[in-house]
Amino acid sequence: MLDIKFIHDNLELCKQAAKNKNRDVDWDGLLALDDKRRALIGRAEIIRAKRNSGEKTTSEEGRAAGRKLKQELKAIEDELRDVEEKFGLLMLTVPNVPDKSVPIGKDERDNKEVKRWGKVPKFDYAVQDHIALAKSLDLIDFDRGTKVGGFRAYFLKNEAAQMEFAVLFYTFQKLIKKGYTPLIAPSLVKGFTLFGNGQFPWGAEEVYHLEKDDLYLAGTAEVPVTAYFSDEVLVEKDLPKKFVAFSPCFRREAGSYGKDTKGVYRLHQFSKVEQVIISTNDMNNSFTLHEELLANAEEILQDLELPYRVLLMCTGDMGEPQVKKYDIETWMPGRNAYGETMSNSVMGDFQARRLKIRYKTKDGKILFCHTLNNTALASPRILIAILENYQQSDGSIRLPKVLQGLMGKSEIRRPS
RNA sequence: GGAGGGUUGGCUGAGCGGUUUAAAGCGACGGUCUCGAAAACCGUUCUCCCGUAAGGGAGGCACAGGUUCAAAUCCUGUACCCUCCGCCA
Repeated sequence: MLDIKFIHDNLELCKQAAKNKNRDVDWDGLLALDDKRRALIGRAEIIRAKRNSGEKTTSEEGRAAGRKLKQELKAIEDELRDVEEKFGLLMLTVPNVPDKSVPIGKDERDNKEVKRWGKVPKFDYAVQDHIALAKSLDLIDFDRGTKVGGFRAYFLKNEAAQMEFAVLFYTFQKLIKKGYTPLIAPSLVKGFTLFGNGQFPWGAEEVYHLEKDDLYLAGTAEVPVTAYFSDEVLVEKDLPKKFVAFSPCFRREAGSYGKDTKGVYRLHQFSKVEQVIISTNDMNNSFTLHEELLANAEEILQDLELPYRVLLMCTGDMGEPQVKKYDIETWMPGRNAYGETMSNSVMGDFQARRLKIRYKTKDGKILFCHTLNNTALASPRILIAILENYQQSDGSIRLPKVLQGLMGKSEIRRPS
């Protein structure tokens, strides 16, 4: 959420930002409601002031006068409530303003590649994709997955099941060593967390809703962990708070029924370790932290020796709450292309305003925090890259060095 | 699922229809003092509206409604926490 005063003073900037993010906002309606809202507040305050100035009364005239004021006030308050509700809903539709460094563009074709790391492997034999590898080595059972759990459901099996635990745990430990506080976060969350994070109102179709209990299944630990400090006032010297959080993640994939229908690239349920930072209201510092999150994610891929590239996302492909966003794409030989594996965002105070996460500065002021998050590791998607990049000509799969100890072996091989 | 008890500012905690003012303490910040610090003392420390400002006004006691001339205080609903019973990995 932006500050209505900021919108007032920087209307053209906000309009342009929404346009660049391909979002429509009813600006005239928003400003008209704000004017109306403030006028009503003014009128209500005058009446309340009048009421306050009345003496303690026991006389009938006094009571009658009080009743009259009460009626006038009620009419205004009813209208104000209505106006504020509509105003609040419109405010939720205003996207955040991207940083100047963000390329303006329509869709993923306008993203800017800023870095490549690692050597894309060359194979002198027919490359298998992870689906074929998984089948021949009995690593993922898709047929029984869909039998039991429907479209996009799967069983990880044998070394793939071990590998998911191993790679998540490796990542968890690595970030804990860097000073991040480990969390295992709830996936079942209340609606306010999704509005607060800015997933709602825009992405509501993407989120599972358990209507009986009015709870939602979070698509990422960003949702519960960013809301962790909602409605709280933190202390400046304790910031930034850095978390590494595990959670099962759930996505309806409503807008992409036909996309990536094979394999474990796009799933309704997966596991993820997420990095989340709650920091001070200092954009320069937040950009520094944003780079730190990026470096952490890169380091994990480097440890796994997987080739990747970093993209700076353009305005049209970056999502409503974000000020700036990088995606990391990891090389997937089966696609003969890079595939997104990490997504790194800085939000400024956009989420903190919605979630009321504040802190007290050294000189006693109360400000909204800044929030950031980045994937540390998402599985099984990362398994695609591991299985495919580490495959060998005889159909076996080597294991990344950093996982060998955790898995108790150095390769996946079946007796012929 | 059932029965009780609770939720007050950054924190602890008083107030339980009417001195228009949420007491007091702690913490934090500013100042006086000091070579510097501690202590002591003085001040500031929720939000919104009007105003360039000085300042003025209103709201705020988990959230949302209601009763009343008047609500932190009474009533209703909801959320969450605690104690106990039941069920349960």
